Order: sequence, then C-alpha cells, then structure tokens
Amino acid sequence: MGRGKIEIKRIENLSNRQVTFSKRRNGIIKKAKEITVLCDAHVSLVIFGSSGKMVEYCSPSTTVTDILDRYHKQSGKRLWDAKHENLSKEIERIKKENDNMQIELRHLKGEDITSLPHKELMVLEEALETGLAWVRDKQAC
Amino acid sequence: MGRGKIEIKRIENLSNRQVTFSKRRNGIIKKAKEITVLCDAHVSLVIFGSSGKMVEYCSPSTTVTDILDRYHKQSGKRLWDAKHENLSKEIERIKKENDNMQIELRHLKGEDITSLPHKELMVLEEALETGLAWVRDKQAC
DNA sequence: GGAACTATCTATAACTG
DNA sequence: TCAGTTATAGATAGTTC
Repeated sequence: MGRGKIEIKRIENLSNRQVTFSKRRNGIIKKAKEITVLCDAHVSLVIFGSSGKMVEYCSPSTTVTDILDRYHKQSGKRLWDAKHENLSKEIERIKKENDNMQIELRHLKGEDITSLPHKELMVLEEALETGLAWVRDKQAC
Repeated sequence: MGRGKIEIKRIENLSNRQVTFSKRRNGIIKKAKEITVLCDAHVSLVIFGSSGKMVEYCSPSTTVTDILDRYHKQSGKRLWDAKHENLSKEIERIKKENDNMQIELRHLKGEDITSLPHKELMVLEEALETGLAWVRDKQAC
C-alpha cells in the first residue's frame, strides 16, 4: 500500500524503519479502535519499537489488567504464576518453620508431651533445667 | 475499504458483526506480524470478540510475559502488584509471628534474658517450673 | 526531522454460489 | 451459513517541501 510494493522483511535503513514504524503503529492502533467499536471486541495492544519506545492501546471500559486476567484464564498460560510461586513457596517455608516452633514451645510448656518418647522427654527436661538455672542465676543478680 | 463506506459504530446485525470481526481480526494480526518484521518491533496483541473468543499475537522471540514485564516497567502501571500484595502481607504477618516465637523460645532456654525486667523473669521462671513439673510427671509414668 | 501529498497497494464490505 | 470474489475505501511507500 504505497508507491511501491514492499517485501515483508526488516527495513535496513534506520530512518525509513522509524518512519514506517510510526505510520504502521498508528495504523494498527486505529484498526484496533475500529474493531473495538464495530464488533464489541476487547483489545489489548502493546507495541515496542526497536528504539524501545512503547505505545499501548486498550479498549475502553477495560484495563490491560482485565484483558490479561481473561487472557490468563482462557489461554491457560501462566503470566504471573511464576512470580506468585516464589512468594507462595516462601509462605510455605515460613509456615513450616512456624509450626515447628509452635510445637517446641508447647513441649517446653509441658503441653502435648503424652506421645513423646522417653529420650525426648529427657532432652526436654534437660533444656528446661538449663533454662531455669539461667533464669534463677539472672534473678540472683 | 470495501464496496461501501461504513461508519465506525457498532454493527447491530450479529452475523455481519461476526464476519467483520473475523476479517478485521485477521487483518490486525497480519499488520502486527508485518510491523514486527519490518521494524524490529515487539508486539503483544490480545483480542476478545463479543462472543468471548480470544486470539493473541505475540512477536517471535518474546513472550507475552516479556512484553508485559517491559510494559510494567515503562508504564509504571501495576499489573500484578495488587495480586502480590496480599501474599506479601501474609509473609510479613507470618514472619512477625515467627520472630515472636523465636524470642519466646530463646527466653525459655535462658538465652537473651539479660535485658528482661524482673517481673518477666518471674513469669518465665514459673512457666519453666510448670513445664518441668509436667515433664517429670510424665516421666514418672 | 517532520508534515503533507499522492500514486499505488492492501484490506475489506458487499456480493455471490 | 460459509468460503470465494470483486469493487472500493483506506493505508501507506516514496516523494516533496
């Protein structure tokens, strides 16, 4: 669509490439707006030029986030799960640590010790005696 | 571009709308591919028709996630931060709980008690005595 | 460098089987 | 209803200022 037919391959000349980018980018955004209005479609469009410049179009009444939520659901692809996964794993790790401390604390308070084997009871007793000794020592000061 | 000029407003006739959607959707995707090749651009394009059907195009050598990362950085808009925030808060909460237990445990073991006021030392001593009593009681069984 | 022009190409609205 | 065709509107490559 122009004075001459062009092959669809990278435009080597930088300024031509930038000019063409600018024109076509506007063209695509216009088309995106049109299909939105004509066909009740929802569109999310993000374009980066090779210079790094970004433009975006998103149909009115939605946000990129909305579109991406739907994208996420329908495509089955994971956009942010990977990021979530790290956080979730961190939570799991801390919770486990938490649980272990909870149990240790209860044991030290003499709770839930019915099922403990004899050996662990002895370890527990020693720990308590040591702790008590330290506390009494401190109080004596 | 067609046999007659059309206004850019919603096409009321359903089947016409669907036909137009299908044609224009393909057109936009073609244009997106072309600008990608011609201008070294990176494009992420997601289109939902009013029927809910989704199509996407993303320039080769990147993923939607890549594009969105860049979008995220450059637009300053938060795409997934809101989703992450809850998880982050949860982590904070658990870590705090964790710290408190850590401290309590250390105290029970007689560690880090130098700065404790007298009153707390007494509470600690009582807790230790109670725990010890329970443990000895259990060992006697 | 960018805005405007225009000849030409492309996309597509309406049509057809 | 759907793919294929065609006439025409719209997009744009090369050009000009």
